[in-house]
Amino acid sequence: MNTVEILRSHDIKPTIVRMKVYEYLYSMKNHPTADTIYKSLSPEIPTLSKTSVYNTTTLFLTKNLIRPVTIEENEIRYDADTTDHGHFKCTACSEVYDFNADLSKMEHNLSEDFQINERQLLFKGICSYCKRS
Amino acid sequence: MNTVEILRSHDIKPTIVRMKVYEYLYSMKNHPTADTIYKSLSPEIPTLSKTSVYNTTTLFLTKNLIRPVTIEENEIRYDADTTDHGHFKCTACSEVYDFNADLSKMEHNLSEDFQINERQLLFKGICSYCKRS
DNA sequence: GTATCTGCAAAACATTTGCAATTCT
DNA sequence: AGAATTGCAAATGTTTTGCAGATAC
Repeated sequence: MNTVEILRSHDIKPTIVRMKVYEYLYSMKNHPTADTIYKSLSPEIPTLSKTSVYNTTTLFLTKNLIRPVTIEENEIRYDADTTDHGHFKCTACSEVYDFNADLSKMEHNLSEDFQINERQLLFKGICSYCKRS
Repeated sequence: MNTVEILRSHDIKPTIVRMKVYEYLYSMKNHPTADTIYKSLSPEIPTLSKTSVYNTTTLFLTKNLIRPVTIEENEIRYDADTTDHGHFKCTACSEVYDFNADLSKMEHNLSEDFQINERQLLFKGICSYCKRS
């Protein structure tokens, strides 16, 4: 599926801004903030504004095309990978790593009457590269 | 151990503000924001300021007496329960529930060279009480 | 031509910082 | 008195909002 089809399948009308933002999120697979997206796409789309980045990411979130990731409490990050996985943030180099984690295994201590819509697992510490140096 | 002893054992000089903040966190076992703590203790300590709440919680965090909990990305919440557990936030009633979860079980897909200092598991959805109504 | 999308400027809100006032020993 | 604690006011940084201009169908 190309970008146009992916957006359409989520009931999102494709525009150049939306396509570029989605392609950035999907190809980079980092967990950018609105500011990072804005700075990265600005050279390509000189008229882009941060408001439009927020408009776009908020739309994607409501259409369940991407997921919010909370790494630090003062900023929203976005992830185009909507499968369950954990995040590890190195507090030394600030890098965020993905790792596999089946979060459904963690549900058994929660009542079945609770309907879970979103799962986030976050570890913080020192990554192997920073530990060595 | 009483509050004075707990604070001292974490190398924190007990003051009235610190004792009241810790006792609030420990007894309520909710996951308050700085604003909630401020509003709750204000009647008791009329001269209290939000800055002092932040000073106090930041001190507690650096001394590992409490843990930061990120439920929403725009605010810091604090938890006096420093054992591993998960949080469930109901997006309907905003209530936050604790549940048991052994997060160390989630580490096996992360390289052993990564040093983990902090773990957070967060589910969001609809709690059983809101589902019924 | 009407609805949607985009983006500037200002507002909102949580948190931090600088510094002065207060308190404790 | 000297050091630590507290708290006011201002600054900072991210996200949201109001609205006007641009674009698309």
